[in-house]
Amino acid sequence: MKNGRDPARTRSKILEAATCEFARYGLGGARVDRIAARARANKRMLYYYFGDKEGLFLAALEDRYAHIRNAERSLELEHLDARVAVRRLVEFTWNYFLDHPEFMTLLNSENLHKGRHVRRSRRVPEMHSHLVGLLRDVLRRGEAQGLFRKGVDPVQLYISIAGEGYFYLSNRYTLSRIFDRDLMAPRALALRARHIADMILNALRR
Amino acid sequence: MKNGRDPARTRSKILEAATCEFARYGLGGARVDRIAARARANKRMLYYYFGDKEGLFLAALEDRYAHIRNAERSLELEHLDARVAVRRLVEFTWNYFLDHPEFMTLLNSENLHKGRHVRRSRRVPEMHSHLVGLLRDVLRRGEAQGLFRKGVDPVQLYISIAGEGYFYLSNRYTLSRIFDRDLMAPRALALRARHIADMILNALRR
Amino acid sequence: MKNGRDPARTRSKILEAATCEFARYGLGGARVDRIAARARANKRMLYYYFGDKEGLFLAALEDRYAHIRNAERSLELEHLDARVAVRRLVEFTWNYFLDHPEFMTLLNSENLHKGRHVRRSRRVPEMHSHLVGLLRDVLRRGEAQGLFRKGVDPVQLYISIAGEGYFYLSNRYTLSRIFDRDLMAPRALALRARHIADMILNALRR
Amino acid sequence: MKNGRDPARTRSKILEAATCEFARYGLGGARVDRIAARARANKRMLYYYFGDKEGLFLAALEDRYAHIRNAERSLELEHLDARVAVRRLVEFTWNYFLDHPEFMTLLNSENLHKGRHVRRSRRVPEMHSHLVGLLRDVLRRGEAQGLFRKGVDPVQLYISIAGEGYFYLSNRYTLSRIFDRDLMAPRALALRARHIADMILNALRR
DNA sequence: GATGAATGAGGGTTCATTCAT
DNA sequence: GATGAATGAACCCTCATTCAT
Repeated sequence: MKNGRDPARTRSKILEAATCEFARYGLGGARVDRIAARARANKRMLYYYFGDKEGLFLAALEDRYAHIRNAERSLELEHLDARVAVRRLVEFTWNYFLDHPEFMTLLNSENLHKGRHVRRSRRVPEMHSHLVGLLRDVLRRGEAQGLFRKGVDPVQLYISIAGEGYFYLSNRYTLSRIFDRDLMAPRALALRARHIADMILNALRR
Repeated sequence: MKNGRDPARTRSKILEAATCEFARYGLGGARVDRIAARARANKRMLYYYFGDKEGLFLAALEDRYAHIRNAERSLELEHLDARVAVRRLVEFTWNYFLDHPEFMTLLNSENLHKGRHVRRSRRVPEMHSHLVGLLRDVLRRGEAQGLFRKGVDPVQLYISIAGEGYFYLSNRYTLSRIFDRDLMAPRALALRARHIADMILNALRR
Repeated sequence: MKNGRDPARTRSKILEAATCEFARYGLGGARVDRIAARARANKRMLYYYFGDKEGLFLAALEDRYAHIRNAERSLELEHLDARVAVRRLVEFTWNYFLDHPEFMTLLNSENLHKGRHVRRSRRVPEMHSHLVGLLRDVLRRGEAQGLFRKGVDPVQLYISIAGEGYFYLSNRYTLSRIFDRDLMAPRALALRARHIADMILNALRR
Repeated sequence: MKNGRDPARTRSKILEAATCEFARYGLGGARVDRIAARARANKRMLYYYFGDKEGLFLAALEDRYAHIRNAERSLELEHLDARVAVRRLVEFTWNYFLDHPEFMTLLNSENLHKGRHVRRSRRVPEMHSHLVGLLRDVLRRGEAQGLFRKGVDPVQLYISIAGEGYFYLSNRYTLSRIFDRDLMAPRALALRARHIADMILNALRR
């Protein structure tokens, strides 16, 4: 069964398999053979399209960054009331991490390697220019309405919003163990979602 | 000059070297040879004392958990005013992650492996029974004084406090890149510390 | 811009690129991809014209043999005085190796492979029938004039003439290192040229 | 059948096997697996003792240089009559190349790689300081006796002596083919030995 | 004639681990 | 308790070659 001549499909299947593998085992633990097998592609094609393992890792990372930022953009926060916008971003971010744990492990791997790959990427910074401006605007509107306290930096806020969910979900195994609770039980997840929204919105109050 | 016959010292040097190596490269990326070299110990000794690489990893993890919890205990939060206690814990947690980045990468590794090692550990959960009770008490006192809002779960709060610093510091490389800011510049660190304290304390307000 | 449909040119560009590659890396070290890239040709064309890598190697070798023998022929030794003819051949051979180091490495590769390719070639022996006869004639004339000693075999002489330059130039890197001299410095080259001429002509004296 | 614990023997068996392999296939064509198999050693040991393939190549090269120079030294040319000394060196050099073709292919490989390994070696140049002085002395004595012509450089002479045999033997396959003669037939070898001696000694005559 | 995509065998190297002393 | 030597599986990557168009 030779792989039919569909370059775009071959490439995307490799990328998908790689994302899965890197997410599960990290960059160092990922196995090129497994990626090729899962993609039902010849190992050689991986190098044909992505250069080497690290090139493939960067491609996967860029792809996942593009994915979350695209999803974020479709929230259309610019047209919403400031408090609604923040709440919506908080909920979206929580749900995104919940539904895409592979993104968190990819980021952990990249940071373990001191951002070596993302530093070389031109695409990644480009994707984020929009986000900060958008959040700044939301904060400004909230301040103008007298709802939000002043002086909140949009980057700091974003990191807080993401951090609330990220730490909980990324470290779910150790946290579940040390606190002797199943943090992934449906009820626990619902409670955390509510807790985060409460924390962020209360923290922004005047 | 062979390593003098000082078993305890040999063991602790291996543990220290291992912590350093695991923190830097992750469990998968860590190299037994490098650990032995850095500890100036024979590789065989590593197996003698810790069984295998994973046993060594668990030992390092337990050691680091013990370290942070001990440091935390010396804060003596039980004798402080509720707001002061929270602020002190927030600051401590931030500073601990800042000063001990190896702890974060260790935790990331352990979670990448789905908590496989910590699950087998009896010591780890024991160390944490104290922490939750302590925080619950602080929250209760704050509520009683009318300073804190009701219904805040101590575990959720702790995860929020830790998450605010953890995400920022653990993902410093990617975040610095996507937001085009040096998050580790002294000024940036000071701003983050203040931001976190503001967020947490505001979020707890009635 | 595809490679214009000029078959002869495509073929000769591949041959040229291959000669360069084989000379630089040897048969084993040569890379088919690099040859194709340097020739700006599709890799498939290489197989189309030359069968396989070894066919290409033989073609390059034959081409280079043809080149040196043609150049040699234009010396027109048959019309010269015996001593002048020998001197001229000596100088030519030295200069040819000096100007065409790729020929030496090609020969080294072929001999490393025990002459496997040249053995299959019909063209190569044909090219050399002339050379021996020519040299024999020169030697005979020199003997007849009482200038050269008797009994010198033309093949042995040719090998001596070539060997004097070949060893020096082919092994220039190791010799420069072991004798702690830059054998390729202009002055060193001039001295060697003179030394060789002296050696050969003195050796032939009666 | 584990390889008994005899480090020195393990090392030397690997070196021997490597010399054989490098001589036969060149640096690029040599296969680490074959070397290990021939040495009946674990492949890993090769890296344990020699670092990598190139380290092993350098070790083999140094070893062979040491071998020829040691053999040369035992000729004790310093105590012989000048003409006898030259003749003896000529014969020795011819016979050495004849008996040790692996040395020639090793040198060819090293020169193909532009002397990359030998350049890093400290041992190699040290081995050769003696040789030039020795030859210079022989030449001087020959001159003083009125037997040798003046102005012959010892390094040039050595290269001529070696070159006479090297080119013939190293290129035996191509030369046999182009001259349509078996250059390795016993009679042919004897004739070449005589030819070389005649050439060198005649060339040195006053 | 010419092309980009695909192949599978095998390249050098490194790994965690264990043996014999 | 401690050591240097040894192991074999598996790692990432590259090779010459061929297929489908």
